[in-house]
Amino acid sequence: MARKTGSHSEITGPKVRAAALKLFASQGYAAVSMRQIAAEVGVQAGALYLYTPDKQSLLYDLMHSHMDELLEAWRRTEKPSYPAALLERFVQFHIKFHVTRRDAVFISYMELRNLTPENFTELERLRRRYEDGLESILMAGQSAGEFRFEDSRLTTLALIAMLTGVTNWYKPGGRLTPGQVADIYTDMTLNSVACTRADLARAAAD
Amino acid sequence: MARKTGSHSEITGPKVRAAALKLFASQGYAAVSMRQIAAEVGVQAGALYLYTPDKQSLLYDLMHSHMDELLEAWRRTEKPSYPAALLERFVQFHIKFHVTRRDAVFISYMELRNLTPENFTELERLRRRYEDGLESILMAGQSAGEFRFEDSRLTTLALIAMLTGVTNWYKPGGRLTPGQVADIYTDMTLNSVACTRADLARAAAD
DNA sequence: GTCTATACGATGATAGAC
DNA sequence: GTCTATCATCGTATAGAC
Repeated sequence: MARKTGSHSEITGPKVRAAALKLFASQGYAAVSMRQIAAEVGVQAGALYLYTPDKQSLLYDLMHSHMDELLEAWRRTEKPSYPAALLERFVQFHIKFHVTRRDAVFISYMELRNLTPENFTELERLRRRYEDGLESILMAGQSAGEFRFEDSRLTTLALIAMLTGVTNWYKPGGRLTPGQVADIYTDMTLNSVACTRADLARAAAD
Repeated sequence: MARKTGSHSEITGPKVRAAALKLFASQGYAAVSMRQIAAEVGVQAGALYLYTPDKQSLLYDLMHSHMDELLEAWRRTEKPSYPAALLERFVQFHIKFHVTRRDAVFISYMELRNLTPENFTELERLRRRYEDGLESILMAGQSAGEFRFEDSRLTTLALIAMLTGVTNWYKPGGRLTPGQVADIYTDMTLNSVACTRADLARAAAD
C-alpha cells in the first residue's frame, strides 16, 4: 500500500488558514509576517505559497468565508413572523454566533482597510446584506405598530454596533454564560425600539 | 531682524502628530512607515526623531492625549442630578465629542494591541475610568427606581459600543446633523434602560 | 533643525534542489 | 510538497554634515 510521506496538503491548507486567523486577530494583518504564519504551522515561509497566492488573498479568504457562514447561518435560522419574536431571534442568533467566532469577527471589522479596493467592495456588499436583514425586521415591526424609531438605517447600525461589541469583552468561561449575555442584549434591544406608553395610547386613539 | 531659516520646530511638532493621526487612522499603525509620515509632513524620515523618540511613542501620545481630552471634557460638563437627564447629557456629550474626532477615536479603539504592555495598561486604566462614569450614572438611576437593567457592567459596555459605533459610519455633511444623530442615540439609550409599565406598577405597589 | 547617508534586520515573494 | 537560498525592497533608527 502506497503511503505518501511529506505530503500533507489536506492538513496543511486548513492549518495555514487557522494560523493566519489566530495571528491576524491577535496582532493585526499588517503586523504579521508570512514567516510567523509559517512558524505557527510548522513549515518554511515559501511553503505557504502552495496554499495561497499571496498574503492579501489569505486575509480576503478568511473574511469572505466568515461573512458567507454568517449569512448562511442566519438564512437557515427559523424566522418567527411576529416582529418582536423575530427581533429577539436575531439578537440571540447574532450574539451566539459572534461569541463563538471572536477571531473571525475581530478580523472582519478591523482589517477592512487592509483589503484591496475590489476585495473591500465585495466584503461591504456582504456586510450590507446582513445589516439589511436586521433593518427589514425593524421596518416590519414599525409597520405593525410594534416598534418605534426615528430612522431605520441609523437604528440598524446602532444595534449592530452594540451587539457586535460583545466580542470586545466576552471571554469563554467568564462571569456570564453566552445565554445570559444574549438575554441581556435581547432585553436592551427590544426596549430600545419598544413603543412607549404614549405611543400605545396614541395608537389606541387612532 | 533675525529670521530663522530651516527652523520650524514649533510648527513641525504638531504637524508630525497630525500626519501620524491621519495616516494611522486610515491605514493602521503597523501599515504606516516613518517614511510615509515624514513625506506627509514634508521632511525626511530622520527628522521625525527630533519630535518623538520612536514610532511607538508617537502612537501612545496620540492615544493618551485623546483619552485625557475626553475625560477632561466630560469632567467640565455640567451634570444634572436627575438620573435620566444625566444619562441624556452623557449621550449627547459622547456623540458630539466622538463625531468631531473620528480619527483619534478610531485609533484609540483599533490600535490598542499595537501598544507595549505598559502603555496598554495605562490606556486601559483611562478608558475604564470613562466607562465607570457611565456605569455610575446607570447605578444611580437604578437606585432611584428610574432605570432597569440586569447587569450594570454589561449594560455600560453595550451602550458604549453602540454610541461609539457612530464613528464607523458618520460623515460630516451627511444625511443627518450631529444633533439629530445625538437625539436618536439618546432615545435609544434611554429606552434601553427604561422601566417598563410592569416595573412602574410593581414599584407603585411597594 | 533638517538634511544625506547609512546600518542592519525583516519583509513578501520566487527559483530550483530534493 | 517542502526545503534552502536568494532577490529586491522596505522597515526603524542613528551619525554626522551643514
